[in-house]
Amino acid sequence: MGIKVCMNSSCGATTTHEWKRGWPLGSGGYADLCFNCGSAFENMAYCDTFHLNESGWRECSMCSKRLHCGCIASKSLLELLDYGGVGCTGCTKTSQVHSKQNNGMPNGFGSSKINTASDVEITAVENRVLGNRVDEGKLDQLCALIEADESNLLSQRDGFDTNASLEQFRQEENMHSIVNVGTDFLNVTRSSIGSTKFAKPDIISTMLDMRDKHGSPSEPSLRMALGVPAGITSFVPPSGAVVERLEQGKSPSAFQQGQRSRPILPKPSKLGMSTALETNKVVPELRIARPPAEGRGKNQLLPRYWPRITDQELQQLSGDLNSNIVPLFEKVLSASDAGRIGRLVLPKACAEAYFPPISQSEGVPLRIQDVKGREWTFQFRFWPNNNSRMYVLEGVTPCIQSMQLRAGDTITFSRIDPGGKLVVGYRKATNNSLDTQDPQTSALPNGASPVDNSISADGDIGWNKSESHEGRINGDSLQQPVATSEKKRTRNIGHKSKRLLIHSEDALELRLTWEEAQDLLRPPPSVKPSIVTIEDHEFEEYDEPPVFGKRTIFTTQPSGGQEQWAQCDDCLKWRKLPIAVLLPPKWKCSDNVWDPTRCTCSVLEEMSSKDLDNLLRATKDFKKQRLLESHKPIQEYEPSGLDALASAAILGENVT
DNA sequence: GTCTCGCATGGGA
DNA sequence: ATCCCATGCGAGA
Repeated sequence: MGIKVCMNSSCGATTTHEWKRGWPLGSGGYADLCFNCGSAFENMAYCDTFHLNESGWRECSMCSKRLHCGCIASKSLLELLDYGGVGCTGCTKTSQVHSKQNNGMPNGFGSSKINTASDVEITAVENRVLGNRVDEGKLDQLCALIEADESNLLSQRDGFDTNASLEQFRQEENMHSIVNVGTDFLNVTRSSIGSTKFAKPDIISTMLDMRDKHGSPSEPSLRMALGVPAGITSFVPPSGAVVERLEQGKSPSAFQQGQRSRPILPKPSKLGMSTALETNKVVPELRIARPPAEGRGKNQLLPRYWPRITDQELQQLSGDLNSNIVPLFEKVLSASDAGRIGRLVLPKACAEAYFPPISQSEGVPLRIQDVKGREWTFQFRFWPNNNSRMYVLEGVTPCIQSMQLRAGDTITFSRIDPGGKLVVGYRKATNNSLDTQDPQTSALPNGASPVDNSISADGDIGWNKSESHEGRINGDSLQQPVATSEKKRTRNIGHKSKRLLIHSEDALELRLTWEEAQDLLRPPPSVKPSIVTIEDHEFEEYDEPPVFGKRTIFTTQPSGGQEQWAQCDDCLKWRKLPIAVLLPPKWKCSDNVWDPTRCTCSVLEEMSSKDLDNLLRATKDFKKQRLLESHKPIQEYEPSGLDALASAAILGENVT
């Protein structure tokens, strides 16, 4: 071992009077830290001290403590929550205890039967969220996440087929087979691989140790895609990994937490929360995008090509081949790739990093062999394209057809150890949004309607996936249709028309955005609503369209007077506003014309941090209470009345 | 007319 | 602005 260097990149000290042990390294052992850095780490203040200016800070969904996500130094201090967002270990442990006590089902997903459509709504929600009894731990998470629960619409909830979604969870949707790629350039890739922790055999071995006990060799289970033991409601991904959708997710910002807005548009009863739950329930199924093994090229591979093989799949592959598998990259097959032309466009960076170097456009043949002994030959070549190259694998049609792959499925490239062979595998999409867009190919073998959307186990929101099980597994019914309809497909799904499509995932994204937007809607100023009653719910009806406004919190003083609080976008301090004020989406202290003494960010908050915490917590508690009472009909559109109830209880006691 | 090959195009990252 | 890449498309077989 050479000279010790403090592994705090901003320190780098080589001498210290006492070396301290830091975070566990992916490669084994622990980080070496000098005394100062190690002390900060011991005191759980490492990221607070050294990473303040780095990105990745979020707040615990329960206690709002700041957490540095995606940083190995803080890895042990946080956990990703089942319903999105993050929690500090203290809070998540508490919630896990509750979960285990109150709910035998991991993740709170019950398995009770759903008999009728009407049962679906309630039973599914109860099973997933509340369990048979109230699960406060879950509720803590939920309350932190479902900030806009009032803004969900019944019609939105109806967009999900709950029954199908539940069923979806029970199915093993992904198949993963493997094809060996015979290569004569292994030394190149092998010699260049290994400098990243994910490529190291010991890490692979570690992953292998995490065998999924529930998965059979022939049916790799992806249900708990990250190898999370049953009963554990949260997980921590391998360090350095990128959790898909974590950042894309709609987990609430610090600002969102504890805030409510006054609803305007008709909103559903408590059942409406199922929308948020539906969207959040994909979390336990996340695939981890692993930074691939370092290739020859210097180009950074785009994360979209990072292998997202799950630990279980990795274990499965490794077990099948009695080898370690090092994922390199993967690609979702386009219509062109899967078309009968038989050309698979390779990501340039990937081709240059992991495939043999070629100088001639004709390229080189690559022999391929799969675990069943079938051998394929691909021509790895490139086309001049502008001043660059476009790499393709030619002659992939037989292989793709034999694997029954279609556009939307994923082809993966890995390396197999020992031996260093390159490996091609695949992962079938459980849904095929391309197909659903194409009437020619959307006729399902079982006649199921493609509009029956559901959530696949790999976390994708998609459409009816029955085809992937019945249409594809049946080779007889597949081969012919693929061969005969391929041209139609490639013709019909032009990339121009494809751009017009809203993929199901995009639709979800859009809907979430819309829900968020709803929470920002405010009544049009200077317009008085007329009250209409529909099915015992009172609605405010406005002649003018709503306007966007900033989220605020409404409180009620012990005296009965109402107040409104808003947070400065710059300094994040909360300022008191008159109750009737409507703020624009962006608002700063300098805009606080109602309180000249607090119109700059430098002025302290009027509320103590303790009171503020209480207020925010009260809002969350109130939301939790609302969830508990979700079976009770609630008048939805009594502006701010509920907020006042929520905050008044706390403010009445703690804030004077 | 159909298929294959190779390059061109252009939207999007 | 540059590059990537999905797909179009024309020439030739």
